[in-house]
Formats: sequence, structure tokens, C-alpha cells
Amino acid sequence: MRRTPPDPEVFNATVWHITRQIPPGSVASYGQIAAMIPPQESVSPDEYRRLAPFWVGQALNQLPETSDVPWQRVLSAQGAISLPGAAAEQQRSRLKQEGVPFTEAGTVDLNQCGWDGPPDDWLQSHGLRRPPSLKKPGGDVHQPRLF
DNA sequence: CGTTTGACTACGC
DNA sequence: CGCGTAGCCAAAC
Repeated sequence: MRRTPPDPEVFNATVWHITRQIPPGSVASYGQIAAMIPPQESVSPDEYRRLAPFWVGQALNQLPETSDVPWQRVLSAQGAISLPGAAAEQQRSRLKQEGVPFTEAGTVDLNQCGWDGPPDDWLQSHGLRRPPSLKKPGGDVHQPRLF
């Protein structure tokens, strides 16, 4: 695994807190969650960008089974399940259960289900940053052209 | 001790 | 759309 965050306790707690904000039917990416958390002084922005997505995965991996954190709503930046083996099955079924549609390729369409982050006031009150949207500029699914 | 292996992502073919 | 690569660390084996 990659280096652990400077302050794992705080980092993990923040990841969980953010993940709890993802509404049912929506999904976020590891990198997106990482982007919401301001890098600590001891790590360069460059290093943070490279490693933090893994730290997010580690944080979710450390959740107790009894947790109420909807970890299944966190996918790779491509909308794919990154969890190995049987756990992938569980994640897919949990997502389907809450109404998240899967493509033929077995991924989730981020243009459709991608989360754009919590409301501004929530972010502000927690000292977090707005992540870039997972949706691509012209990637709308069924948005009719007007001309 | 040397090797393997990641809950990642952006980019190139 | 699938597959490979760089990045380059820390545990688990």
C-alpha cells in the first residue's frame, strides 16, 4: 500500500463524513473525495494528488461492518468497481438495490449518477473544497439538442 | 531480506 | 473501448 496520510485518524474520519453525504442513487470517485479534503502542509500538492485517492480507499476499507457509511457509493474515476473478488459483488448488489443502473460493461454512468458534491454551505462549514464534477461537459445522456 | 501487490488516475495507442 | 504505463510507497508474504 502507499504511504499513509499524515494524520490517518483525522483523514479517515473526514472521508467517512464526506461519504455519508453521498445521496442514494449517486456515486462519487476516490479522487473526488480526496479533492474535497485540503492537503496537509507536510505533503506536496503533487504528492497528495497522486496518493490521496488510495488513502480514501484505505479509509473505506477500515470501516467496521456495522458502519452506516455508504461505502458502496464510491467508485473509480471511470465509474468502475475497484473492490477485489467477492466484495465487488456485494458492492454492485448494494448499488443496484438503491437504484443505481449499470451499463453493459458493468460500470456506472457517471454522467447520469455522478455526484457533484455537497451543498456549498456544508462544504464551507466543514472547511472542505468543492470537487470537480464527474460529469463531462457534453456528456449528457438524453438531453435533446435545441437546434 | 527481496518480491509482490494494491478500494487510483490521467494519458497514449 | 480495451490495455499498457508512469508514478515510485508501505505492508504483507
